[in-house]
Amino acid sequence: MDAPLRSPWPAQPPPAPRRPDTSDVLQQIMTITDQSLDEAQARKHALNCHRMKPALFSVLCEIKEKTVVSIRGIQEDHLPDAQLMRLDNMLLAEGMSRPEKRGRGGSAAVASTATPGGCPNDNNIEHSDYRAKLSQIRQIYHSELEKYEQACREFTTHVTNLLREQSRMRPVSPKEIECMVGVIHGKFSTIQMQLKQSTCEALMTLRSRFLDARRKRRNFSKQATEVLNEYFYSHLSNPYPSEEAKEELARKGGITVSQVSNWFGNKRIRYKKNTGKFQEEATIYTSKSTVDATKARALESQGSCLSVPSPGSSGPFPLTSAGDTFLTLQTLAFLQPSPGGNCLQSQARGGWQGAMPPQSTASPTGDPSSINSDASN
DNA sequence: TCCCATGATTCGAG
DNA sequence: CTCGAATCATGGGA
Repeated sequence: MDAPLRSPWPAQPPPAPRRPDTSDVLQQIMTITDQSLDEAQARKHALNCHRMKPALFSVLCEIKEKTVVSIRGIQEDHLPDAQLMRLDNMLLAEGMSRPEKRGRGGSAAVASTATPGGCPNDNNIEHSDYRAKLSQIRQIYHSELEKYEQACREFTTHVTNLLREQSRMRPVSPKEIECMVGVIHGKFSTIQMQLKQSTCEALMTLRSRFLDARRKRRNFSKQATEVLNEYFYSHLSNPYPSEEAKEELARKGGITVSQVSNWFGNKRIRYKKNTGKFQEEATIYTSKSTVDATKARALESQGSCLSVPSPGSSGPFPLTSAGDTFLTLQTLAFLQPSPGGNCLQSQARGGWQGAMPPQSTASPTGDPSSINSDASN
């Protein structure tokens, strides 16, 4: 077994200050890759048995220690990652943090948005479509994440084993292994960040598409417009539907409460700006509502005062043109049944139009009597 | 293609 | 929070 050690490689000039034995060992290490496996095994064994091996090993250990320390020093400062935190926060907000749990962004946030038109079914379709896509993204994200994590685990185990194996031949301290594991995790977390980033991008795209669709205005259905207009013109003295009234109108028109609010906001301002333009419309609805109100009053028996957009008549609106009863808006306002007498305090027209803050006056908002706020006590 | 109607959004005030 | 007001953006008719 001495043979390989005794036959040095002539091409390599021995370093002057070193002892020849050390030089030999080093040379052998350097050329170990040039040999066949069997040869290398034999040489490995020879090296292990060499009398200089422990000394050389300890020197290498010392050098290694210094190297590792410097490597660690370099690695320390790549830690806090604001971007990763942002991505994580966004994924968390979008309900991506857990595999298949209905996240906040998936249902709740979407459900609270207004519908894109007077068709509630469209709304449901869009929501389910959105949820399906969200779920798809979540699924892909988690499956990829799992893959990366598994790969990371496997690779880490592999490298750790390799290093442990090598530690028998060269100095590999636990610290170094730990450091290497850290490097591997760092690399994989970079990949994970890319995954998170693309997931976020996908979410943004989905979201913007959905919001674009939502923003796409669709006119309300005829029924919705009628319901709203009837209420508006029959409550012209105080066109501020209470929360209950809004809900009722929303239900009847097949739209959301926020759409009702939007509609009334728009209507009030536009009516005020150009009352003349709405005269014809007002006439139509007031005559209509007068008939309805009369009917309703005739029919009402229990305390619930059925005002014009009678909540009881959930069916199609009786298109009683009833002749073009030419009622002015003032007459209409005074026609509103108001036993309590407190619903006309806004003096028909001009009341709410005169910059009257609705909350502070007879706004039905505070009136618990729901949709018939004008008519009930 | 233009123009008006209209639903939605934004912003500041209260 | 709701409101008025201004504005945006789209639908739909001429």
